[in-house]
Amino acid sequence: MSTGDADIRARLNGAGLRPTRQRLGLARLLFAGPHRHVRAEELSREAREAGVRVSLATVYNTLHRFVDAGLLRRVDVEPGRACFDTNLSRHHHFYDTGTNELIDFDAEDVGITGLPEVPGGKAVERIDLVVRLR
Amino acid sequence: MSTGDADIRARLNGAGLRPTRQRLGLARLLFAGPHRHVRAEELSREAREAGVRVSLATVYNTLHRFVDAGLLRRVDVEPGRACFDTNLSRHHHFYDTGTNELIDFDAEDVGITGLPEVPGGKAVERIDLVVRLR
DNA sequence: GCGGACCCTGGAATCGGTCTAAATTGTTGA
DNA sequence: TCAACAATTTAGACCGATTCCAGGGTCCGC
Repeated sequence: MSTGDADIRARLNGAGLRPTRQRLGLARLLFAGPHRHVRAEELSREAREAGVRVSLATVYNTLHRFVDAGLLRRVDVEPGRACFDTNLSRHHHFYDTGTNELIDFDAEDVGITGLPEVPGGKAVERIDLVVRLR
Repeated sequence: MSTGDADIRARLNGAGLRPTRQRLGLARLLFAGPHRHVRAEELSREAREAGVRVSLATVYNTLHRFVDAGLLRRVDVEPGRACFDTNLSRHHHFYDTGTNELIDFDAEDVGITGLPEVPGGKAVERIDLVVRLR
């Protein structure tokens, strides 16, 4: 599991991102341990609790950089707020409308048939499947 | 097509919503003509242009009431703003990430297989499929 | 027509997120 | 090594979308 400090540095470097104190701290929180779904405000709080001094603006900044660099994936299911997913493998989500909780499931076994032709010469970027639970 | 005035009144009544001037005006804009995707700010502008005097707060209020009453469906694909869909039939969406445009397609022909078991005794409320285009 | 419940309203407040300009820090080449 | 420059961080102002609030208006049954 690439959660070691050297691994994280390497990952940042590989993505062309300078390994600053803030990025290292946030990356540690994000990538140490199992996959997770996290929002900016929440990560900011965790950083504070972990003694990583980092402004909220930088948390947003970093999350976006990580998404651009392919280290994170953004999930939009909840209105009005973005969620970031450390799971980069092909997968979909259960979404509990009561608790706002997201649960991943592997996309490998899922088959989707009968999709209509894509309109107007566009290319499919991704297919998002959200199974809403209540 | 239920776009007549009497139809609209009946629909509001059937949903337990008082047919106020504002609701009638907004419902007319929403339900006359083909299905559409609309945001609050946009509907507010249309109302103004159509001579329907209604505050922005009421537009939001009304949209939510309509969703609760099953007259509208809310679509969450764009971060930071809600979109309301007058198409209530089973369908999914193409989402053009460039233009933010939504295009419906019928869910009847679409088959989804291999979904995992639903966690923790929850019930499936709906399955949302979003084909992201670029 | 009367009264009370339901609605509407403007304006303030909130919320998640972005922008800005100045200060700091990482990196590079002599 | 160190100066110099570019990338990054920061506090705080700002933003658009949405909700809240308290006062006044409207609809409906009687």
